Amino acid sequence: MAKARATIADVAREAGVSKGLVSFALNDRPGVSAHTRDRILAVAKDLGWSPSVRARSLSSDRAFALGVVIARNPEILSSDPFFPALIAGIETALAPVGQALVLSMVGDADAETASYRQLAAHGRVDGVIITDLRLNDPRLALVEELGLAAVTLGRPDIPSPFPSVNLDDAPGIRDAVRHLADLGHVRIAHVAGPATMLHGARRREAFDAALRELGLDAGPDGCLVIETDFSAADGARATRELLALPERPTAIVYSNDPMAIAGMGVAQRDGLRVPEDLSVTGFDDSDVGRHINPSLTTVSTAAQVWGEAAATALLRVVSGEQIDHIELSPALLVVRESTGPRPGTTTRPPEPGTT
Amino acid sequence: MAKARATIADVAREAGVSKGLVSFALNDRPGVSAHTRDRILAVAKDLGWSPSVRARSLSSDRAFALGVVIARNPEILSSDPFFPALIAGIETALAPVGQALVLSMVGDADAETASYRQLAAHGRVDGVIITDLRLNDPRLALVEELGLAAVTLGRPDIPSPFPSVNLDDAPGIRDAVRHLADLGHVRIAHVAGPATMLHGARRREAFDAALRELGLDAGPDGCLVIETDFSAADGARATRELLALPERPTAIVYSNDPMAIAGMGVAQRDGLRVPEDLSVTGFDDSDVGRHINPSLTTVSTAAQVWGEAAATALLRVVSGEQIDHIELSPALLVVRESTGPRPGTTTRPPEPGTT
DNA sequence: CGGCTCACCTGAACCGGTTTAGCCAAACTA
DNA sequence: TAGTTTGGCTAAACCGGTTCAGGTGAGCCG
Repeated sequence: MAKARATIADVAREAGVSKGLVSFALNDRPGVSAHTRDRILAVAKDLGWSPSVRARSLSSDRAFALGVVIARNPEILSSDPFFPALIAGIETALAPVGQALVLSMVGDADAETASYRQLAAHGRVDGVIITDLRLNDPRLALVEELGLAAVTLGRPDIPSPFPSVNLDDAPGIRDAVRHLADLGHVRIAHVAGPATMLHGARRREAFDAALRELGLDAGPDGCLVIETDFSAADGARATRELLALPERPTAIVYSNDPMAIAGMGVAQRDGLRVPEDLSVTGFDDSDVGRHINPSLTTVSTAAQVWGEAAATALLRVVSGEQIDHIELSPALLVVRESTGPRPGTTTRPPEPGTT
Repeated sequence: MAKARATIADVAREAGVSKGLVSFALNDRPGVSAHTRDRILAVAKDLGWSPSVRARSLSSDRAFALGVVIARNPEILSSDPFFPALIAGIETALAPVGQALVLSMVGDADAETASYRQLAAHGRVDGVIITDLRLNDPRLALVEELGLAAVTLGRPDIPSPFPSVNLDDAPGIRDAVRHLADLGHVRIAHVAGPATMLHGARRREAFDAALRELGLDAGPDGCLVIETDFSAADGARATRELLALPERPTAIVYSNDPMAIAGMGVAQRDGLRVPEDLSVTGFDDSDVGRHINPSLTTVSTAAQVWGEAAATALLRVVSGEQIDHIELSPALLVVRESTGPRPGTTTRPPEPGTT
């Protein structure tokens, strides 16, 4: 019944060579004649032998697995469409080459550090994909100290020993702002992610830059930017604050879709119509955003492509290759129904003197 | 610089005993005097030694890791709040005991099978948590054939060699239907998940049963149930079909939140107000559902608790324990704003639930 | 006192690969 | 022709644990 798995010794015996030579043939290293190699591989195939990852791990000091540590409140994570897509992308790169993905989801920074340490100490993975970069991210030093290979999703703000796989958020935000400006909006607000998270900060910078570029940055109340923790709840809170302003914005650029959707909810609750009274844009192009009413104008990031590119790059790093930073095509604006002309522009002439 | 990791041999030498005895002490097996064990453990601690997972894997034929294979379209997955919470729960059970989670996300059934096979063949995991049970699920036989331990999330419809960790959907659906009936609704429809997926089918059954129980099942058009693939897009499609009926339902019970949210979008687009003209309930209690307008009446499943319970149970199975089926407290209805009295009735609406 | 049991411990085999030192014969160099 | 290189291969050590057949000595029994 229980046919024992073939081992390298079985293959060696059957092929009439030594264990070592089978190993050489398998990893096609020089020192094996083409003829012998073929014979060995044929026998291996015949016996249905594939090398044991465990034994390989032990002797060659590699894990044949990559790691991802996600440190976010599960509640926030749950509504964010980014990670499932990212992971699906990673998987498409890993599965064909027999590598595995070790995933760790933790709640706070201490657990995050512990998780990286454990992954490294136990030799679970050969490298990690660092997501959700933060300002002055301590993980870069940590991961380097631990001797793990890594790539970062996005370009860190500090010198990094690791290559980055980059998907630029800025063009998406800039296009969103321009789109709104084209529609006549002048008072445009931004509901930003946490300033400590690099993509939150970068989107905000892109927002500021776009306003400046359009000469829209000198609002009477200064900057209309509110920082949040990326949760729908906080997005709703931020929206309430914005709408309570004496001169409320006519358009809001949100840093992710869940917040934008929550924001639309708040606005509608206030009796505002979207987009007639308030235009709204999201970020990440979630499935739900496509089907709400009105459907959400948002910025589409190819999370799956990103994951695949990052995993592929990391595999190359792990195998000793020297790789450069990789730039993917940037995030793109997807215009739907939640954005429209500034209130008054279609029915009334633009108010004079407001800027 | 590179201080080599301590090995069991170092500990043995330092403690003046044999390697074997250190191993015995570590796994506290009989045959080691209490005094010696303490000394060994003290030395181990002193040297900062923890056993190499790789070496342990090889010699003891265990992986010290659990696996989850998720087979869903990433698009559908992205909007589903269930999996991140589930995985976070699994992680809370795994991290403290030094086990790892190997996650695999695949697109189709073939890749799914291949993924289980690879996990088993490579000895990556000791057991798997089987999620998204299907009718007559072929994975039960597959996983058993592969010799993996397993637990299923939910009770399979066929005899299963594995214990199940169960969180009953039915009470949530039943409560939703009763809640709607209490509000005077008579024509209640259901937008179901795929009939091939057990939780889709079970929720539908619960829906049918609740209608029967209330004597509401003899609608003139027969059953108002439409099957979907769980995606927001398909939820929208189903809603359109329901609203196009000559005598349209006044309430719709959706099988998940994204479809309910999409459905509300469709209804509003049709000029219907929610809940004045149409009541809507979801399933899973997503973050976004709490913040849209109107907020979504839904059924809350403790996915995180479920994940933790499943992982804990599987760890016990892996360690040879014989465990029974585990029943968690069932899904609960959370009443919010998207449900109201049947159009035309004068019943006072119940207090909307907070949270 | 000899033989027995039993608790405690050692030594070595083993898991299934990788890697290195070294052997041998053929080919090349001078 | 003798000496050196080189391609092809083997044997054995090694990775860091687990496991098991025995060895040792103390305590007990008759």
